Amino acid sequence: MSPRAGLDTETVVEAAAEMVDREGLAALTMAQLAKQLGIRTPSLYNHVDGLPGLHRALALRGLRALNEQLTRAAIGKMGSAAVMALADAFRGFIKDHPGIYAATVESVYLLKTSDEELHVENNRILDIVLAVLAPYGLTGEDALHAVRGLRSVVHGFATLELSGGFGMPLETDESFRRLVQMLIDSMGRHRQPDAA
Amino acid sequence: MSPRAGLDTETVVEAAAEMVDREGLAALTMAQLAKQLGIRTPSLYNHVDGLPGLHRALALRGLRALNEQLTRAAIGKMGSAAVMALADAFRGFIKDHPGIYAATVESVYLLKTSDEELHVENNRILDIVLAVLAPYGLTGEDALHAVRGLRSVVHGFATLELSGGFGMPLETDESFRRLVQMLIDSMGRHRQPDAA
DNA sequence: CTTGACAAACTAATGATATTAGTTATAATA
DNA sequence: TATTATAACTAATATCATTAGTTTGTCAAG
Repeated sequence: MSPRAGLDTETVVEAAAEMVDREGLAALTMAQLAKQLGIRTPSLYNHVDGLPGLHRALALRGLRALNEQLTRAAIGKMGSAAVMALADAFRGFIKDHPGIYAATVESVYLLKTSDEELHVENNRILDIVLAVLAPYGLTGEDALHAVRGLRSVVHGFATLELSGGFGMPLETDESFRRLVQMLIDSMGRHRQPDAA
Repeated sequence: MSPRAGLDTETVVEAAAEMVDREGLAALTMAQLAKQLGIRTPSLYNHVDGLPGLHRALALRGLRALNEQLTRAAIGKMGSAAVMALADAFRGFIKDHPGIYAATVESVYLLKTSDEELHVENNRILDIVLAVLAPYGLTGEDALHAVRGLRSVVHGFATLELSGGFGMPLETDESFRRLVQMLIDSMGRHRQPDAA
């Protein structure tokens, strides 16, 4: 199916994924990636649509992986345990895959260009969070405000943590737990008693 | 003091600041900045220490401006009003100066290299937040966890807002207000009744 | 087994970028 | 007025992304 028994898109994106999680999204260059793969730079264009295309591919890949992680974390749990597990999984993903996560955040601007695949993955994530929050009885706008809150908390905490923004010698796990618990308590109070 | 009646560092950094807030930190190049100022690229090196030096200068400038904004917002207020005003001012700064704020976040890695000026500004911000949180009676680690929480919430919300991550047609001001209020309620409950 | 076609990988070239070294020229000062 | 400091310059190197056009290996059809 493929002459020269050479590379394919999957292999290229995989190598790029390792590179961005190791050295950051900004360190990903076509030149370095080509060197890593043992080919000349222009050959990469046979597999990916330039640097922008590579970023998009990383974002899509990241959103799919994130969906998988979040699903796995939320399954079989309910109420506060589910929310905490979801938050932990999200934070874990960001810390384990900082470059890929950065690509997913960056890719948000593509949602305005009707990129169907990206839309699907983003909506999937929204649905997971909504499902986990459902037992709290939040409906309509209340639910959406809550989703934004959770998203902001996890994104903000994890990215600051990554950048090294928490200088103080203080347990970050505990800081995070308290913050998420606060959100959980707030939701439980606003409507129904906590289901777990 | 300066031959050729030419530029000085202040003017260069000022032009860079406008550029990054208009087009993003990544769009700041020595070439474009030089063009904007009407000089050749290498001439910039007479005023700033390359692109890294420019980024650092933007970060320092940003932290100082942020300090000013936060101080102005917190002064003359107390308790929940002070916290809300602080959060609003912080979010406002990020939205008004996205490029400069990005430079301040990026600059955190320099704190490991004993950059005294950056340290001073960062500590100033920490002190402001601690002062505003003081009426809640949080002490020691409790106070630091609270600071991290507030920082995460504001940073997370504002950066997601900027990137366009809140797709839903839902009032962002209201989302933010609820999130910060939740933090305020949590602190008030944890120790003393709200002072305002 | 040969041949033709597809496509991966290549070379060559262009234009943008940052940076350094060394030169020119101007404004302040002695 | 002459000196000096230095802003701005030219020239050069190295890296980057990207496009155009060429080579060549692999697979499949004859």
